[in-house]
Amino acid sequence: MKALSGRLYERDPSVVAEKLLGKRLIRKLNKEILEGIVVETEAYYGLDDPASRARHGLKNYNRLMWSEPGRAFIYNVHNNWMFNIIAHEPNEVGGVLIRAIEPTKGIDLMKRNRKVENLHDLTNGPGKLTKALKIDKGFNGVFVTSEESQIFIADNKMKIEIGRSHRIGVKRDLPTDLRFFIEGNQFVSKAL
DNA sequence: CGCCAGATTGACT
DNA sequence: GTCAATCTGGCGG
Repeated sequence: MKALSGRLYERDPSVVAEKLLGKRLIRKLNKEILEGIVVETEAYYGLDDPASRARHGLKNYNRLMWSEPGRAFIYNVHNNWMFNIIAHEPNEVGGVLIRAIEPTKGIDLMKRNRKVENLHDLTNGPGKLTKALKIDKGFNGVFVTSEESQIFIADNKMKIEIGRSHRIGVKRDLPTDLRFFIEGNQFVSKAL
């Protein structure tokens, strides 16, 4: 298992959001491995994106949106941690929100972390998966391109069909479809 | 400093 | 379907 390099994230957020589908998200927790397949993502941009954390310009709390592609950007919404990976072309701003994963390893521990038994309810939402994988603000800024980070993305040979839709839960969305998911997968947050 | 909104979730009128 | 919990940061709504 090898973390994918930062080059993957040096592209437009939409391209990265699509490329992350089917990849493995790996979380080392003490001696245990928690792992899942990325099945749903959303792309966020900079000042021109009314739903982006970067929309108000560079602030201390959102400065990671301007930083090196491949870093984690984590922040809180309604008491839930959102896990994003910074992704943009040089001198641009943007990131990708991981909205859902399909659990593959460490499922019992995920169930304990979430305090739920139902497999399909374990990681089918952005706040759910961070709780299952014990990801919080402490990981803000780490590089998911390094296995040392204890959170990283690895490749996966998988044939998938990709679906698109508007972003979920945002007040003001852009006219483009910026949510990507694996068609037919049972672990996406919402069937539309 | 107080109030409000938000890339959500879970419980329930 | 409706709605409140509860954290973080913006802004003076």
